[in-house]
Amino acid sequence: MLQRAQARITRALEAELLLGHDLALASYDVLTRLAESPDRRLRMNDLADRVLLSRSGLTRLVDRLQRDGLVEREACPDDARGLFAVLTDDGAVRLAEATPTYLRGIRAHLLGALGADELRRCAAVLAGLAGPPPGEG
Amino acid sequence: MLQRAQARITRALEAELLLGHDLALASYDVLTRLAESPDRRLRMNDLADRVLLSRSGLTRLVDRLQRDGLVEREACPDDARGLFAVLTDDGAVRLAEATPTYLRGIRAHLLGALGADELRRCAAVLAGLAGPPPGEG
DNA sequence: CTTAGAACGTTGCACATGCATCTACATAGG
DNA sequence: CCTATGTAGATGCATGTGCAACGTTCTAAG
Repeated sequence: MLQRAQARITRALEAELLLGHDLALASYDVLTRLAESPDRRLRMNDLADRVLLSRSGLTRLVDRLQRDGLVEREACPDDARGLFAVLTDDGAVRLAEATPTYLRGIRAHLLGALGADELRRCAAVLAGLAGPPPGEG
Repeated sequence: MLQRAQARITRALEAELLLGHDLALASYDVLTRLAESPDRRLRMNDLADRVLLSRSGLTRLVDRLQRDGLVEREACPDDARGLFAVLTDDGAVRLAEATPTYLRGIRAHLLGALGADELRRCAAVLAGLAGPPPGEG
């Protein structure tokens, strides 16, 4: 249930971001992680973990983002093996433009895909899995 | 938040099903939909909708499932354009074997990825989006 | 210093997927 | 009957992804 709802939402978001901002969802995710990191930069490895993408997947994705000027690679002074992925100004702008679309999409599609009722049931399921709240019972 | 948690769970589930039962998550989903349908069969088109896969994607996936003997195609008597995808006995067995893995995985990874606390917060977020329950307030 | 092993990121390959297109069949209008 | 339009699935192509393997660099042990 959660599975399918999420798949629907993901695909809708993907389409909207792509259409409106020429950004894949994975790209949006990468830009977000970079934006919220100190100096807008992250080691490729760390980024791969946060973005839930394999190393190779990230390599290619950053290739594309770099080609589009949204991200740059910088050598890591401490470790010659390492590379930083750095959010460019253009990248920050694109991200800022896309964020409202993203947030609106989450809200709209979450409600649209499930309906308030199912949403409540999902909430109940999650709450049940989590166990009773600590300050109660 | 939900996004990334779900991605993590999906990938973990995918890996476990693949390793333990040689079933991709998409395949598991297809088998499930067929199993819960009357006569264990569904038109390709209907199946594609329920499984959240494009038509072409489903064509290929059913190709693979058919190759592995888990599903068969049957002509549709009413409409010569149409095809049924039918769950075979082998398919039903594989599905039955995989289901415990799936359910255990959902529970384990949902809790593992988020922790009871975050889970409660997610539940609260969903509940908030859904609005107040009808029988209250 | 030298060597062995680990870690970081990239690349070759295989594969699943979507979009656009195609064919076959169905349905409506003449 | 014949034609036009729509629908069900399949296929060509491009793309994004992961796994395994590779080269480079770091770290530890001698």
